[in-house]
Amino acid sequence: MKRPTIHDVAAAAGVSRGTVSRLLNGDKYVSPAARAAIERAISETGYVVNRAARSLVTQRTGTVAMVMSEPHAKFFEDPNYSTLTRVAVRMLAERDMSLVMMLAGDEGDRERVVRYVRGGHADGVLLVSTHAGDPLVDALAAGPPAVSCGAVIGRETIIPYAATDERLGARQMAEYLVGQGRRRIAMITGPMDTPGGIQRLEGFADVLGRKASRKLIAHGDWTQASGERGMAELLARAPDLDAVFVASDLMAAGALAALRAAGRRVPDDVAVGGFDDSSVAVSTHPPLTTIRQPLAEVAQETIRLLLALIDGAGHVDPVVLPTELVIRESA
Amino acid sequence: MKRPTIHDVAAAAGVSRGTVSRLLNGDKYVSPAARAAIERAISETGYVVNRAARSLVTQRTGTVAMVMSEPHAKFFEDPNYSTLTRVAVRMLAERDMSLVMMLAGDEGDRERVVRYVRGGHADGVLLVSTHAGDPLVDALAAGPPAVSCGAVIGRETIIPYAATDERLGARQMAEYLVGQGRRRIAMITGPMDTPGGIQRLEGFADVLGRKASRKLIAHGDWTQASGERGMAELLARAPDLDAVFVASDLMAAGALAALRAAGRRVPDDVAVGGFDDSSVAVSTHPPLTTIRQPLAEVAQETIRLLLALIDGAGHVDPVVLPTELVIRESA
DNA sequence: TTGAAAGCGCTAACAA
DNA sequence: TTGTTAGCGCTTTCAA
Repeated sequence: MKRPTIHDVAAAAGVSRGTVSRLLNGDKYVSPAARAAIERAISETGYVVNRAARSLVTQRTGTVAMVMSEPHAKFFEDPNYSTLTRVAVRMLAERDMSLVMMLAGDEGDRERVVRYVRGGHADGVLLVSTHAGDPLVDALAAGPPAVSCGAVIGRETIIPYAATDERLGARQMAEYLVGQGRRRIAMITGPMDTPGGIQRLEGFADVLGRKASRKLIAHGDWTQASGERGMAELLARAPDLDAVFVASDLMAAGALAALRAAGRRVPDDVAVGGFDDSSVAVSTHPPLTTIRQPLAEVAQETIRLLLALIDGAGHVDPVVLPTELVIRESA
Repeated sequence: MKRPTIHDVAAAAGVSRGTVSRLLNGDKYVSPAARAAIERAISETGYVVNRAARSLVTQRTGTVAMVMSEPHAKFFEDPNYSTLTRVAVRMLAERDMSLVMMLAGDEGDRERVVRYVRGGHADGVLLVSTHAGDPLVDALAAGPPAVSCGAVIGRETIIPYAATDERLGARQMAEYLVGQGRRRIAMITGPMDTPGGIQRLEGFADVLGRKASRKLIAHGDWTQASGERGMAELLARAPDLDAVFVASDLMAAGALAALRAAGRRVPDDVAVGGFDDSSVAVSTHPPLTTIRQPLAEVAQETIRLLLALIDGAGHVDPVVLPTELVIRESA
């Protein structure tokens, strides 16, 4: 048996298709009697609206495209993705909208995304971990509203976003380390083309001032191996360091291994501070003192911005949420 | 300016809409001349097919719904999700199909999924980490094809799936521990309503036989905390144990902490084997000897099964792929 | 090999 | 407050 259409519902309720449509779309001009009859007819027939048909006439799709860049190895771990996905799906579902996933890895992917979005298949775009200078951003400019979870470097004024106050988080950690009496504080940063890479270093420098010398800074790529390498490098350059702020927990786990290999005790000889408060933070030995980000709130705000734009808001302001220091044993 | 339609392309190419449509759909009856003219017209106008319109007539949506249950805390970590998502998006994109994400957490979610799918909005359903006895499975039975990434307990013959050979993996670990000369081998399992929980225990029991006494088995819920608790419990019940197989790396990290607290050296006093080969496995101290699952292949096979079914295959066989022992330092 | 034309199911403008 | 009706853009017979 075929799926019932609005026509079947109208027939069963003894009204016209137009009236059923009005009810479906929350129009106020529907009499109580008609309403009751239609609602009964809907549940009797098991009617479900055909989105394709609706979309054909409304020019809306009820769809948001989540576009994931896939940079660094971080992707595989990143709780951002799962949290954001869940929050997005949930919030969209409340409005009967759906989330479609797209990858923007290579040129082919990107072209597909542009075709899809410009082809009118999405009412909005949700960017995630977009690279600085990603051509996709400008290619998308002419289409439906787009927002980013986390700022898009260099496009902060063009793409609205919600994000963690990374710089604040880095400051919190740096201040904590200083407060613990540490004198020679080093840092291992993330990639310098990501907000986390840049801003966590900025926050660190805010606090350390000129003590944050080049000698005490190493760069990683979010992987554990890079944390290990970075730490070894720092140890070679500044053997007298007594603390290190590592821009991610995973890299911090690598740093811990390098310190252990060098025979340094943590936190006695060297204090180690992480960032993210990920699952890794509690599985290392010792567990990491780190910075927690309000991931769920950031996700929520991101979607809120996008929905506002889809609803016609001409402009929305970025949202930046505070981080929190989590003290464990490594510092 | 409005988006060009098939009509504009037809006009620009000097043919009828029907001919353009035939070309678009790979019909063979299109003359080379017409083909060339149409292709030029398409690129000149920047035409993109309107899926809603197409879908209205074909009754196909070009969409697969990925339905995620969200059980245990494991979700947040699970590399399954990210790998599966990427693979699915990529494979579907090749056929110009898209992946929409749905949550099946509570009753409301589930109802929404059923409405969506039975409402004809998806050509196929991809189930992930579905609970044993989840009513969703039967509710979906009447709709479009569904497959699962990982077996659905109790519905193995109804929902085709691709999965890791969990039982084999557990056997590999158990055999390795025995081969290392361990005599009193304990196990911390996952939840006993998940394939990983059940089958990893079965594999363990396959090898240990009656040595796998109840006394040596503790149950966890995939969280690190549960691994720690489980280990403490085992240590209390069987202080003489000299090895433990923990059903996930994250739980194994917890077990490591409990062993450390109890003053046991790893692997000297107690060998620890994990499962998953996740990022946690290399961040613990010592790094975990564990079991690697071919996640990408499993994902790929899952999608292959689904596509076959969507293409009309009446029946497909489940696919089970082998695991691999990864030796590090914990055992 | 091609064109013409009939819908697919729905919304929204208009008339009643 | 309701019914009628004209499309939305596409595929797919059917005839030519």
